[in-house]
This record gives sequence, structure tokens and C-alpha cells, in this order.
Amino acid sequence: MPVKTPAPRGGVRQRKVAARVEQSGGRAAPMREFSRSLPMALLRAREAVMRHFRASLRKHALTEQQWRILRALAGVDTIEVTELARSAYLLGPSLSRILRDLEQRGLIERRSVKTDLRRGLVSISAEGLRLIEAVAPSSEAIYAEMTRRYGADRLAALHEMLSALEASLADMPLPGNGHLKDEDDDASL
Amino acid sequence: MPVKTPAPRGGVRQRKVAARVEQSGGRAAPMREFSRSLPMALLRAREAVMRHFRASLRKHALTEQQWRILRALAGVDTIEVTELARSAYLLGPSLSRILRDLEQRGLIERRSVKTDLRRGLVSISAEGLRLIEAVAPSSEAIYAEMTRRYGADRLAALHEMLSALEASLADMPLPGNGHLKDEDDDASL
DNA sequence: GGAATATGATTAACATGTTAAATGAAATCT
DNA sequence: AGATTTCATTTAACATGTTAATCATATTCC
Repeated sequence: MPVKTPAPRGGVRQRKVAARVEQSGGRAAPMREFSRSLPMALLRAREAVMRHFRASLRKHALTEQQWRILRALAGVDTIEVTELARSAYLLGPSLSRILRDLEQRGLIERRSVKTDLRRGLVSISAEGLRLIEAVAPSSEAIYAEMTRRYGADRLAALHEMLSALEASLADMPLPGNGHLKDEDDDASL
Repeated sequence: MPVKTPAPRGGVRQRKVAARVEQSGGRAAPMREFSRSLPMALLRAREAVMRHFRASLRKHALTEQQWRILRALAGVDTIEVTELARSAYLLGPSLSRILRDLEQRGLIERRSVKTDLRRGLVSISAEGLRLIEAVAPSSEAIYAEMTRRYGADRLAALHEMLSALEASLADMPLPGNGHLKDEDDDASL
């Protein structure tokens, strides 16, 4: 039988004095509110989207990344592993593992470039295509419902702002990475 | 000595016929372009942001998630584990592991709620606070540079659109999840 | 008060993210 | 040709994401 929520739940006690960070000038400024963290906002938004797809994928024993790979393969005849990594936005090691598994499941086929045995070629199998056709309809329906709820215009605008963000940061220099491990880098920037 | 790029690199061969998906009406429609996938766009944007922080965090032997936890703890006196999970946007199992490690490193302290021994209380240690003060400056500087590049207005607008997206999908029903594993769900929706 | 149920947290198991190192093959240099 | 360097991919090692199961404690019901 149901149990009511146990108690008014104390939960959080606010810190008396907020953490402060010394600025280069010597003044102290409050640290930016945690909730406004951009990576967190992107993570939360992404999860809000993804959780609707997980159930459908799980029914077909697919992970999100495996699905990304199959989707990428569906659009081409064959593709080199490195290109596939770019296309599905996966790092090499993850891709290596997943391709091994997908091949064992018969969803993809692999061979090598004859003129350069280092390069691997990947293509989707007939069974892989069948799987895509089985999953895609509900996936498309979910996308459609999301677009309806959020608004197609707003969605397009969001896509634009996201790729603009990527572009803005693409040529931003990464921190010196001064090959030192525990060096004090407070003065940097 | 440098070696020039080896060859014009064939890479990808386009599939002759694009994958198509049967619609409920019986017509065939081209599958949405893979590159337009919203989860992918969010993932790429997030990575474009995060890669600038990783080096700084690694210098202090912190992962992104450990940093999120310390940041969340810095704002409060003590917090219950469940609240911390919400605050740092981590699932329970991940949080459990990370708290175990952070406690071993002396960066946090734990105890239990006296009136309910199931609930754990977490707080940041003095050493943890020192670590935050060591990392925050460069972190803030990176945020500042990102804001400068992307534009403060645009950034605020992006935040708004992301939380609006979350809100739009919050009450969207998840797929029936019909407790069946390999059932054909093509007709769903 | 004791059985049944619910809750908070952890553990288990497996997949992926991330960085470093290793492996095998091709290109370059001499 | 042989040594060296570069390149594509894989393997290794460790941290996290994800779901299910477990464990201890609390609550509810009888």
C-alpha cells in the first residue's frame, strides 16, 4: 500500500557566507550562480530530449551511441572509421568497441581499404537496415511531437544558436596546458 | 620530420538510395537529416564548451562531475545526498561513487541525519574550499571569455531557450513502455 | 508490536567517455 | 633498402552513465 511522503524534509541548509573568489585586482566577487552553468544547462536540455528515446531504443537493445552509428551508416554506402567517428561524434576508442559489438550482432560489415590497410571501411548490413526501419518510425514520431510542443521556429532558432556557439568557441585558444601538473595557474588569464 | 597528408582520402561513398521510412499513411518520406539531430547538436555544443575546462580541471585532478559536486557544496552548509544529486544533476549511483572518492581525498565530509539514518548529509571540507578557490579563477576567466565571444545577450537567450525546451518536454508522456521487450511497436503513435 | 511496504543510499553489471599507450601499416628520409 | 616518423586503429585503465538489484532504515497497516 502507498506510503505518504515521510516528512517535510529538511534537505538543504544555506551556507552563512557564500563562497567567494579572489579576483586579479584583489577584490572579491561572488561566484557565478551554479544553476546558470552553461554546460549544466546543455546537459539538462539534452537529457530532457534523450529520455524520450531511451525506452524505444532499449526495446531493440540499442544504446544511444549504437543508434547514432547506425543512423550515420544508413546515409552512406561505406565509410571509413575516422569519418564515421566525426559523423556520429564519437571518440575513437568508443567507436572501436561499439563497432566490434555491432559486427558481432551482424548489424554492420567491415573490411579494409586495399590501398591502405590501416584504414577500415564500415557499412550497414541488411539486418541493420531492417533494424533502422523498425526503430525509425517511433523515433520520428517523438521528434515530431517535440517539434510541435517546442515550436518549429524556436527549434530552428535553437539549432542556429547552438552551432553559432560551437563556431564562437572553435578558435578560442585552449589554456596553455603548460605540460606541468600541479603548477599554480591562478595568474593565467 | 613532417610527413604530408598521405593521399586525397576517399573517405565516404554516398549510398545510391537514401534510407527511407514507411509512414503510417503508407507513403515514404526521407529520414530527417542526421546532422540536424537535436541531441547531437546539444552534445556538440556542450563539448565545445567543456573542452576548455578539462585542462584546468585535470591540473587539479578533478573530473567535470567532481567539480560540479564541489561547486554545489560550496553554496550550502550541508546538503542531503538526494538534494545534491538534483543540484549537481547526477544519478544516485554516480554520486555514490564520487562521494566515496571525494571523502577519501578529504575534500568533503559526511554524516547522517540523526532522525533518519537512511539519509546522508554532505558538506565541503576546508581543503575542498581551498581547492575551489584554486580552480575557480581560471574557470571564471574561461566563462568570461566565452561570454565575450558569444555575446552576453545571446548567451542569456540561449539559456532561456534551453530551459524552455526542458519545460516543453517535461510533461510530454514517455512512450507507453508496455513492459514488453521485443514487441513490434511500429504502430505506436 | 510485527509483517508488509516504502524510501534513501549503495552495490552490481555493463556500456560509454576520456586519456595514454600500444599495434600495425604507410610515408619519408638517408 | 632500412631506419625513422607519421598515421589509423585498437587496447588499456579508470571514471561516469544507466538500469536493476540489494541493504538498511522508516513508515504504514493490521
